[in-house]
Amino acid sequence: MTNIVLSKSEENYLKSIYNLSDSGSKLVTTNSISKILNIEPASVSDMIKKLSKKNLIYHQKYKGTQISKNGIKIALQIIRKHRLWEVFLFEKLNFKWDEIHEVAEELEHVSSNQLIDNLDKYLKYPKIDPHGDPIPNKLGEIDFVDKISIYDLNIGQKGIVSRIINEDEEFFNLLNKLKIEIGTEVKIIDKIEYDSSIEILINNRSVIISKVVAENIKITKV
Amino acid sequence: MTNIVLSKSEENYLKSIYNLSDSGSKLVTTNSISKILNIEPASVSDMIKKLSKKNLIYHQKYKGTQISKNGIKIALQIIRKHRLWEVFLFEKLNFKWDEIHEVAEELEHVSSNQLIDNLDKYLKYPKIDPHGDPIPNKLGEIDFVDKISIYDLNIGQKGIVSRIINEDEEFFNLLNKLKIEIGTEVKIIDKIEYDSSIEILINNRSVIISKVVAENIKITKV
DNA sequence: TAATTAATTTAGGTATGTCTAAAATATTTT
DNA sequence: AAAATATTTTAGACATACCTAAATTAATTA
Repeated sequence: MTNIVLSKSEENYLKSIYNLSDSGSKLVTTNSISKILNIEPASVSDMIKKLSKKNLIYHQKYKGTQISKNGIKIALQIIRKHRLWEVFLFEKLNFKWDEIHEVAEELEHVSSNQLIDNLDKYLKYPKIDPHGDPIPNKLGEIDFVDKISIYDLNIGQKGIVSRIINEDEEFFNLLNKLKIEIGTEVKIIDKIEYDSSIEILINNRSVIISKVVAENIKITKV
Repeated sequence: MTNIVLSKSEENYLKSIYNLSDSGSKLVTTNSISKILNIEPASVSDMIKKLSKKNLIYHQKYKGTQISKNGIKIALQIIRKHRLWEVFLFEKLNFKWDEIHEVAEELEHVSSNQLIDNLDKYLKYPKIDPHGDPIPNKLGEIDFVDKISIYDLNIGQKGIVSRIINEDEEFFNLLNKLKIEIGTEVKIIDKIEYDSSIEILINNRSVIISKVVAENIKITKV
């Protein structure tokens, strides 16, 4: 198996396509890639051609893009690197939750298998990153991801916070204030029709969170 | 103070020019840069123009290149990153002495001051890297470097190994076999005229090392 | 379903960092 | 000091990864 070496750009496209495709299941539009990478659609078209030629994606003109098996494999390795570096930055270097993503974006492109495997060992083979996202192992195997958010629960139901979508500082501060983190138990007290906000119980305190916030906090039902 | 952002290439040139210039004191030739970076002289000329325009180096056509004060400052920060990463790879990730350089070459270009300062703290502000090379601090201050090698000692004199030049695996294996590392005390027993090799005492064992080897082991006289 | 709008692709252009070949300059040898 | 050699620079090309503007195709609306 020849280890293909991709450029930083190619890696970023591949990762984005994987993320947009819902783990490879959906077709991805040129525009969505353009938006997520902040690159003009015309340039995205160029790169799509390039990645297609390398059989990392399949593309039908004007229809959409699908990531190939091989593409998924590579994307998962990039994601593995990204998330392991996030754990390192958070646990060892005392980075804040909202500061890790940007630096991990750079570190993930450092290409040394030895580096990442030793880092994995050093961190004691973590299963999730600080946001709660699962870390693929060396073979690309990855745990199931919770897709249910607080917003999907009904009144009276309980859940444990498992993932937090979004690496924005404001959101981070809000969660801090609310004392919500990975592992926190929440219970739905009420759903406010008027603005779709939700009243929840955290550590015996009741708070109201907006729909957007509720949707960005994924949970495991209890 | 506007923080100039340099490309990976620019950083590599600057670092090489600094290293070739003996900490900024000597003129550097286009050919020497070409050799060390494995890039054609014509391309080096191009980059010299670019770095000159940014006032990181001074250049006189056909004469040579000198690194500027600002250039030195930046070069020292790149070297700082490189050496801190080497310490990390060696001490925390169990990389071998001869494996660290290559990976550090990549890591040194990750551009986050917070990252490098936190790493520095995490490693407890090391003064030297695993080769014995001094690590510049945040302000670019750097310790004096030993320039005397085992080869420069006279019969009967003693020294403590302080730096090892060269990141080659074969050399690494040899030093391992000879039980020579940073901090080892050596004493000159004899200088063999015939091939310029040197007989030295290490831990009460006498061994003979070649001139090249002796020159690549820097020491502090005792 | 025809017209309008939106999405995508193509065509042609730019900066970066490399290259080879040729020209200019400096150094060494005779 | 003239000739030969070595070094450095310039000129012109190329790949990568972007861009804008225009053309093509698909989707939506009237």
